[in-house]
Amino acid sequence: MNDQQERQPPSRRIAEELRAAIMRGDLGDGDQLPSERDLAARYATARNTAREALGILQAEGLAQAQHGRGVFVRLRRPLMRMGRDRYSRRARNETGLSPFRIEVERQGRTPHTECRSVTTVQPPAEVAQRLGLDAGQEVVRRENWYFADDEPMQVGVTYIPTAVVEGSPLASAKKLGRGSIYQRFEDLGYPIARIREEVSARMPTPDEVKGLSMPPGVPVIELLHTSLDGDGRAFEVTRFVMRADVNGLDYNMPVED
Amino acid sequence: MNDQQERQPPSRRIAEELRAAIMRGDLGDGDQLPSERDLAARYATARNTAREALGILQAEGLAQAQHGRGVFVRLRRPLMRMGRDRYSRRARNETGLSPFRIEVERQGRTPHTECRSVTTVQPPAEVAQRLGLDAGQEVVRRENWYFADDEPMQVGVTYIPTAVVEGSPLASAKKLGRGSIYQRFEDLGYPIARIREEVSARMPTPDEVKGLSMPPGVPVIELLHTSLDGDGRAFEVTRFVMRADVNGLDYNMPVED
DNA sequence: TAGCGCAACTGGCTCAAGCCAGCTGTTGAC
DNA sequence: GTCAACAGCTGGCTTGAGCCAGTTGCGCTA
Repeated sequence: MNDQQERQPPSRRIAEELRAAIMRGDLGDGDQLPSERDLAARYATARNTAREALGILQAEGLAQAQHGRGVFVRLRRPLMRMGRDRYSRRARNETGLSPFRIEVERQGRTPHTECRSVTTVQPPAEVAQRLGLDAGQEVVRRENWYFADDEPMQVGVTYIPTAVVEGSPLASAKKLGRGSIYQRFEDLGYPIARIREEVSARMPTPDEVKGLSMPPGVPVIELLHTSLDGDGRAFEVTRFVMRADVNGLDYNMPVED
Repeated sequence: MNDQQERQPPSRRIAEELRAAIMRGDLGDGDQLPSERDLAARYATARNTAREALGILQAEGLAQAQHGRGVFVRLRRPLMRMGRDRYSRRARNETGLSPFRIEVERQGRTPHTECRSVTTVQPPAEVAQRLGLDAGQEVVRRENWYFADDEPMQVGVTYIPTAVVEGSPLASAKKLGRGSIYQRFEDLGYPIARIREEVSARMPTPDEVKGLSMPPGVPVIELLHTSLDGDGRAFEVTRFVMRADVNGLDYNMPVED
């Protein structure tokens, strides 16, 4: 074991020692790590090497650098959960259909939702395919942002074929922009018979790094949600993108049918 | 826009141009990127700077370095899906309870499963909490690996309280190591009444990078699966860890109850 | 012909130095 | 008392050099 440690390149070794300190609790959430120059001196290496070590911790999501200030421990813990209500008929009758709920776990965090835009666009290929649309058919696009303490946590982009919305009370952009879109579907007499969800994770795009003001090096979870009607036809697709460090997805559903 | 590009540091600019080439399709999956020394000469920068640029692409999961060979484009697309059968009573009666299925999407990929170990251990805190166990109570631990073309794709570690297994046909390690554990529970008369799943994503630990032979910089999806009996008591917890670049989670379930 | 060994490539990692840019607390002028 | 300027910290990024360690293909030898 020790042998293995010795064999490691200095940058990895420094990173490992810092990681161990964090795991032991010697360094807690928000604590400042030694500076690059400090580490370099302490381990008798070049500043670049110390810098590399801190870079490793950042890539692991354990630390976050702030230009001009320092590098700080950043423990990932879920601040927010997005989950699914259990699909019992009772729950549906009582509360209406609300497939998603967002809970803010940390005390004092105030959640809020903001609809940034409702427009008509050509859907991305991925969405068109899931909605079974031919090329050229347009969709209504609704972009929703979820905040906790004014910190952006999640984006949801909903796509609905114009054919579904046309001539309905949902046709008004103002109406579409307000409240739970799933409740709207219920009102509209569009019962959701089945839901298909695909979850994946990836590194954020540069835009997402900016938009979610997240540290680079932390992945995002992408959830592609498709609502199907009784005939198995998809009539709505929503792509949720959320920071993987602050969110957990929480499913709790009965096995019985 | 151009202005903004000019302002970028060289490493970012090089990374951006390579990224654009990949997005345009000039560089396809598996294609070799220019070498560090080549890029450095082409952009008249230090090799370190070119190296940094390639590092950015790797962190984004767009490329993967192979020591001594080169850096190669690596487009992320799901090769494998892990999903859930629909929970209709019919499906259960016909096929037995098999909550998970793994599909290999790409032609020619041959999947196989391997049980690496069945041992008795102290459960991790996270697991003990979910199983409602007191400190000191032991669990049976079963470690399962999932491969496609002998490439490790996913690990599943199942924890079952010894009390559940004791005196049952499952007590034999050999029995526990074979086949679907969910089928075993069915046989055992342990009906799964409810399933709770928590999905999150994070950067892999160094061990996972090695074990899943994955490129650093690509996140893993972690799925914590808890089986509950009719009384809401948890009797099994499985932690799945899978490469986020090769897996999609695919849920398809009825809303009706 | 089979196989060994070497040369020429690849990335991995480090060094020591330097300049730039952001943050913060101190100091001093008004 | 206010506020602007500055010094001294922080990380961001680059340079150009060097050594090490995998990989691969070529050519020579047995």
